[in-house]
Amino acid sequence: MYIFSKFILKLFKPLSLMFKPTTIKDIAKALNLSTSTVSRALRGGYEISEETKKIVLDYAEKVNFKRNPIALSLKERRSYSIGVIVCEVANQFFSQAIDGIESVAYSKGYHVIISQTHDSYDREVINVEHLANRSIDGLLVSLSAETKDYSHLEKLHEQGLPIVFFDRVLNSMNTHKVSSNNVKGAFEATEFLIKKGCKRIAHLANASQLSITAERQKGYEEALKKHNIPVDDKLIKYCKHGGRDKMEVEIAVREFIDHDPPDAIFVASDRLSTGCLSTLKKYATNSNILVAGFSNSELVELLNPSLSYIRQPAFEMGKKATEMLINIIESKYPIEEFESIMLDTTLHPNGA
Amino acid sequence: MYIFSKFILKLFKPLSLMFKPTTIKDIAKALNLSTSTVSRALRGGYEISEETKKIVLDYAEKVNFKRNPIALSLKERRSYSIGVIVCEVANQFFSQAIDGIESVAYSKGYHVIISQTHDSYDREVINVEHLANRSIDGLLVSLSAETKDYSHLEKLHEQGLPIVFFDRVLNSMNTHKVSSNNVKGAFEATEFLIKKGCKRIAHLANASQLSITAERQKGYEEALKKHNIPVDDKLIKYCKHGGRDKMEVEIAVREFIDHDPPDAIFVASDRLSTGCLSTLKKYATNSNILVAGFSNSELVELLNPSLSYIRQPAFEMGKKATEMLINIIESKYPIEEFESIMLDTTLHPNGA
DNA sequence: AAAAACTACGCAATCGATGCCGGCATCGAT
DNA sequence: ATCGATGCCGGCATCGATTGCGTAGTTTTT
Repeated sequence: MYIFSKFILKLFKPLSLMFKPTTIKDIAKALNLSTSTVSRALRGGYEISEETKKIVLDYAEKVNFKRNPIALSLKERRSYSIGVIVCEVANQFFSQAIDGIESVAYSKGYHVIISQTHDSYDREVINVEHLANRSIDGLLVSLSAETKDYSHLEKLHEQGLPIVFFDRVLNSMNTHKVSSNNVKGAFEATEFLIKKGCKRIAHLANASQLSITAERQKGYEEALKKHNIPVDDKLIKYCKHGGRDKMEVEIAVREFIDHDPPDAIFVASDRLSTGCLSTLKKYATNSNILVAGFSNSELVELLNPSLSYIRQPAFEMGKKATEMLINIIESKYPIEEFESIMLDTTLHPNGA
Repeated sequence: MYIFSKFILKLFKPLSLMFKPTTIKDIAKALNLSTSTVSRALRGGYEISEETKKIVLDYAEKVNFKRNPIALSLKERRSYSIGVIVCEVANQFFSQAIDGIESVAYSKGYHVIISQTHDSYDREVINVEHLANRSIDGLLVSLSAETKDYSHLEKLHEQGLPIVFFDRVLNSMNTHKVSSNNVKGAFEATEFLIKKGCKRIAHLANASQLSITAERQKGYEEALKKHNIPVDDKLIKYCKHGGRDKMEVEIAVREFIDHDPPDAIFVASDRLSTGCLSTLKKYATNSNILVAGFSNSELVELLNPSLSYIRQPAFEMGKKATEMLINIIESKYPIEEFESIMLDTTLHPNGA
């Protein structure tokens, strides 16, 4: 009866557990050595004779031995993986940044775990907790548009988890940050519109608590001031869900165009830019409103209405942020001085 | 000297290791219980008195105890995470599929690890190995355009790793598959072009070894045959890197348009569609060539030249595939019968 | 009242790999 | 010949959590 029930138990475990890869013990047994000897031979320990090393290495090769990273993580108390929090991978800016992140991470032996918030605060909290539980060694964060409470991140930071922000940074946290020069980028775009002859330039902005929102608005206002155009609050609208809700963009743009329309709109981010164009196409087909906005989409050149766009060096930003993060992770002494890196954007004029 | 060296060693370990979360042992010690009791109390074992359970639970709550998933993975020999192989997340089809994958995975307690091949065979091999080493419980695969040798996947499959294909499936492998009805989708798109009055319809196809390529070509040819239009091999071009190399698309399209241009092009996938439009815009601005193609981009409506598009139910496909994969993973008996699910596409006419 | 059963918990092995010790040869030096 | 120094390797504990088995102490059964 006992044996029978054990048999049943085995049968009722998920099948995937039945495949058992070769372990260091198997090798030790097969070669009549101790596990410690095998372990040291495998990592080339100097205390093992060349002869034994060769035997072990050859055998390991033969049976296609792979050391178990889970066991290693447990022992070393680190997982060699870093978490990435972004609003969505479908956004070209973030997918390019992720490419940059991966390029550095893989080359340094780290794995990348991506988590999407879809600009929702709740999902950000859940995902951050989830990642923290999965024993990541560090976190790369671009805040969600909705996030106003940062305690989920601050708690982890206090506990010693290395965190680096990129793009949408949290200025109040004392850690590395990577962003683009949003003030300058916004300034250039706005000035471009001014030089095109526009006088009434609206600004479609992201959620007001985001770092990028304030910076881009600052560039926008500085350009207006430089050219003696008054800043009109009625020409500035925020999208507090970052465009996650399609309607909020449409509503904001329609408020611009329905009464006393502007002759140009400066848009603060990717999804807003395309949402803005959609709305214009729908409700103001022949309006000749110029649009300039932040976008890293590869399709911009094909868009109609056309979009002059500010491109951020997303790949570079991802690389930089990851390098900094891995620096913290592997640092041997506490880091006191944190950097804030800023990379330049490029303006691509377009359209009539 | 010994103590000193130990001190140095500690100093030279990465700082991140110095943060030590509460373990079950800490709780046991604090409460003067054994670890087994704590463990069982935490998971509500029936052999622990209600009184003790409450004490343990309360204390665990108080010190914010989280069980270590790494330790669990080691013990249980599973990681509750599934790997996803796609060509790139920037592609809307895949990012939507990933949303579907995540929705199912998270709800069932699995983590999702995404890996991009960028349609390169080499990266596919590396990433698959990498994921396999990270002890994933199962793999969701959409093949890279370049892949012709499948041994890296077949090896894992033989070893018992659950694998489910979606979109770009490997027909020769006996496992679950999810795809859209590519034949029908291509047929409808081609017939739509025919009904628009087009007679010479070119076909810009993906790498010839991909499952989707053959299927979509079949639909294309069936539509032509139904309407008594001869299939012309010169009007069919393959992009063997799936458009990863931008030039290959441009070259293919230019061969179509430079001599005896067609009056329409049916394009087999997302990146090819946009690449095709770019080329047309660049070299055949006023050609009036109609384009219909597979695309899940949300920007299609804004494109110029315009694109009639076939949309795949990406989110649904991701969901289905993940459900099937988790079924295999958690199955208690060997699975003999594998399903191939096919979901319908929708055609969205556009343009003049 | 003796036996059986049950409650509530502890001990120790386990998962895979590592690393500190300690031990046994062998060799050279005194 | 004896001692110390190596070279080479095995034993054992460890990382965090789970679990089969054993066992006090109490309750129920006969």
